[in-house]
Amino acid sequence: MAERARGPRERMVFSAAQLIRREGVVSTGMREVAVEAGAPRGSLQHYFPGGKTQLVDEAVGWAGGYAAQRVARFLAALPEPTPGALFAAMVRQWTDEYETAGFSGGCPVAAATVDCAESADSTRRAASAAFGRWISAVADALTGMGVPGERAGALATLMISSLEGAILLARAERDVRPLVTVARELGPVLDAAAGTKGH
Amino acid sequence: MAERARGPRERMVFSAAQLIRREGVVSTGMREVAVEAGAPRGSLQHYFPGGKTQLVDEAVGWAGGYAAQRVARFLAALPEPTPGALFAAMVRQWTDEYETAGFSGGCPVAAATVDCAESADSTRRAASAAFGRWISAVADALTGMGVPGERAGALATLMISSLEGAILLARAERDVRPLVTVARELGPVLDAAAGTKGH
DNA sequence: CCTCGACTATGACAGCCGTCATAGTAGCCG
DNA sequence: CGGCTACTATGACGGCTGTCATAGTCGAGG
Repeated sequence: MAERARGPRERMVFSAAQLIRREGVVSTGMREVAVEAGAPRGSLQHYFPGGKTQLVDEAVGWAGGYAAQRVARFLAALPEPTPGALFAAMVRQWTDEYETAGFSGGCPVAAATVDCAESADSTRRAASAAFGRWISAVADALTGMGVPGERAGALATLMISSLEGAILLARAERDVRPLVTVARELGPVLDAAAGTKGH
Repeated sequence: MAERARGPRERMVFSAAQLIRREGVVSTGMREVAVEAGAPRGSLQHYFPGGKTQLVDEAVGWAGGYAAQRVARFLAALPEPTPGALFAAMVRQWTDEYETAGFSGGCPVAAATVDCAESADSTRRAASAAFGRWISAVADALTGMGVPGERAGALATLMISSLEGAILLARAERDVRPLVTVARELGPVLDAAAGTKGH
């Protein structure tokens, strides 16, 4: 994750997402975000007059865009673009992080859903939109690989559901096993869907 | 979820799990748990001298046992026990809840993982154990259906990963679509694994 | 009756939280 | 220079949190 030294506002959104990944939304304090971003505390109420909710919503939105962008990057980098290979690349991003940086972080959108789905509807909607962008990006990639349109969305949902769940399991177990298992089991299934070009 | 009027201690653990499902671990207060359980506040420090951590850990453990038990029940109730049918039953539990009671609650073990994996190691271990019991229950059911042993564990991990992820998506979207999608896509795959009795 | 243990009751405490109010600085523009 | 805007700085406030300390109730057993 490139730490681009953009404006302080963007840095705060990024830092919020990073902290939410680790501690969850509720445990992440605004003062903490400011410190992490190297930004003055007073800027929080200036850039985010909507308070913590606005900051969290933007962090979730940022994460959704980031995830969608990553899918496009993976797709472009694949030597042989197949659904299984794309999924393997998505999973590998997480196994790589966990093996090199430890199991400290999960998915910020998942954290926002767990912590805010019932208490803050705007955040829930932001999470829904983030998942939506992510799924769309995957679905688009799948259609580009020959998966029929109506099936692509369903497979994209399956891929992201499995990935999110495996991230959860891996973080609880502190072991990448669930991630590699899911990739290994689902890969051939996904490729078959592209091969038959129909169900 | 039968509200058995057991001892106050058990009621508090149950209420804690219920509240964690909705609000997450951090947002769930101890006073709130006592009120929900109809138990006196003073009993908290008596029954749970380990504080909130102990209460949360026990709630997570309870949830793990509950999930494992549900798998056994589903298995016994299936007219034709196949992996796909078991998975469909597991998913249906959630679609039923969401359609009749709204999208207010998620999986308490997932919530504990998101909120505590980094901050409270004992809770992380409790979540890992809960997932482990759940996965074992599913894997045992699969082997009983003719899935080879080494494959059963992998498929059980895939099933629970997909289910957890779909729960997350469904709660964010306030729509059961991800749940039914996952069940529909994964069902035939799981049945095929049982049919071929090998990969 | 007395005692002892299990359980309940309640108030206090320190700490952190998000938010607000107020004031201050810096820099561009006229 | 004056003035306006963007941004920063800081202290205070009320509310909620988990935890602790202390005292009270109550029933069984000697």
